Amino acid sequence: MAKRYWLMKSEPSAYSIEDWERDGVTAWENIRNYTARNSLRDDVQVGDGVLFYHSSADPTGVAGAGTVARAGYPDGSAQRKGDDYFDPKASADNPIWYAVDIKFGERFKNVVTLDELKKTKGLEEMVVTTKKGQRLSVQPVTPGEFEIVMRIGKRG
DNA sequence: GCCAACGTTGGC
DNA sequence: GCCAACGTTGGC
Repeated sequence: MAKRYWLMKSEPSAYSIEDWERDGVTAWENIRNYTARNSLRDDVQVGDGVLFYHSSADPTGVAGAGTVARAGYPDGSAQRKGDDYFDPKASADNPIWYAVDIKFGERFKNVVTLDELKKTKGLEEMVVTTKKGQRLSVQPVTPGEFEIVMRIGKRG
């Protein structure tokens, strides 16, 4: 399978790029959306590129990047009674929800803001800049889009 | 299976 | 806090 690229969103008040930098590898869990779940379960593979996006932040945008360290596995939080993300329908036989592990790569000196993404040529079709699908917490990114965002991020 | 009501996300 | 854009739920 060719390497793919993803954009994963987090509210920095819940989990920020600083947290990721400190943790190195973190479990990307608590995703409770079927479209995103399907990506995590079926498509995200070890070595894939990850753009880390801060939502509901100031500024909002891509804060850094990394790679997938572990492909989809059952999200334990769905099966833990009392967990905020507990789902009574989830079980060992039928986990329903999936997680992946992601490995920190770099933190951009300056966040590549959503505003900048929208203005950048070549990113017109990037999911996060379009109305359709913009809310998805795990989004596919094309190799070209990934490269452009990385270039802007490295430029600082 | 349709569709209205309701809930959530997230930019602004 | 508002609201657009969905996703989910549940009555029928």
